[in-house]
Amino acid sequence: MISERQKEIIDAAGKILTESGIGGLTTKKLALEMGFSEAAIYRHFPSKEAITLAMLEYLRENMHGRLSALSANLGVEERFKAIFFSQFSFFTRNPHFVVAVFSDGLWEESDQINQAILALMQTKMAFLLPLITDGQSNGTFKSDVSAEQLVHLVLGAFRLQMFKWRVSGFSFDLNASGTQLIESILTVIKN
Amino acid sequence: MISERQKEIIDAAGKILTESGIGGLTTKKLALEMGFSEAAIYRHFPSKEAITLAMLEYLRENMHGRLSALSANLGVEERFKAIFFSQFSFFTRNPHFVVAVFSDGLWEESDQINQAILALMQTKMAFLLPLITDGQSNGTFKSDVSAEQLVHLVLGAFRLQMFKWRVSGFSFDLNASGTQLIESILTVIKN
DNA sequence: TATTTTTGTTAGTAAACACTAACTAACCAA
DNA sequence: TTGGTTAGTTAGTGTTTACTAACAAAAATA
Repeated sequence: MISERQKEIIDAAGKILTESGIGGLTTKKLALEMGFSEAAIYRHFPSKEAITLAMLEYLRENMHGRLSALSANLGVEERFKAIFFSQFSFFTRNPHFVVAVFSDGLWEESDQINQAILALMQTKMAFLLPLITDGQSNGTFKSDVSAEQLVHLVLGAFRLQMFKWRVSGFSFDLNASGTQLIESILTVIKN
Repeated sequence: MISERQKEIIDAAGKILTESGIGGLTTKKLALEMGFSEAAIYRHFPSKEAITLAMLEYLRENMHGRLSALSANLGVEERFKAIFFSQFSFFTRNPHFVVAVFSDGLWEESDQINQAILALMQTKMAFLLPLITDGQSNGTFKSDVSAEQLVHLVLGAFRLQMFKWRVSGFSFDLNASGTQLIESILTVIKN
């Protein structure tokens, strides 16, 4: 488990990453954001890489927890919506973590970070793919395109939405336009 | 116009970016890749930022040229396919430019670079949006979802495809799986 | 109460960074 | 043949980077 301080540092790192990009995430800025010295950071993390890894791991666990908690008693379409509403709601409350969604740019020389990014994507896939497959079985979703391709369409649209939100400086209501996007997606993939 | 040497440097920069990420693009590596000294780079570009800008501008012009040259005599569906085949073909021949175009969110180094990235996206939009609108008018594409939302779906799927290709280490045939993706998209957005 | 652990401080480190100064050899036009 | 431009070299510059050593105060524990 991570401590309170570690969570604060992870938040600060996410904020800096989202605001200034990867080149902007330095130990100096991190210390400034935390309000204490650079050296103090190393009381809580062994390295800068460990901070990034902890951030990705935290986001994975957080998403897994949220999506696991969603009611399994609803129909396929309602569960589909619930997944994305949970995501849009989380990022509205934590815009500084948007960076994690298109964390492809974090890709560097560290294999560990690469694996953490893949684990994040796979966790989401693990919720979406069986749901789409169920929807195809019971006739809710189209079956003339494979479940994998449908997931690809949905995930791609979601990621692009998050990208646009960030580029706009979080200036529009993500919940509202996210709802519209989900409606459009459903219109297109439903039978 | 850019010189031969400038184009070589742009290619080298793209290669390093794709292999080592944004943090890996240093003047030292650039010089090593070019086979001459760091100082020589500054005979051809005033700064590292200028190299990145020139690369993005080159890619924008290249895409604009390719997509403008596509036959306007074809039907909406054929023109739609032609746009993406041109893109998949270009990146298959130039995989080292994938990162420059698709790991956008994490640059944030300068306003000029951000604007260049947005200009790239908008150039593509300028080809896709009127095409989709045409397709909706003549009944090829669905009209119960707005043209903007359809473009969003299509562009999101395309970008995610490019991301997966890079993450895989360019290990699958982009033209083949790209063709499949376009077929799936068409199945879903056609009337 | 005495001691150990925790969490912060200041003041550094070597390495890496983008970039520059001074110089040189090859080419090219007058 | 002279003189300027081009494109490369070596050897640096100051700055920033991630990270560390030595120390201090307070809190937890014995």
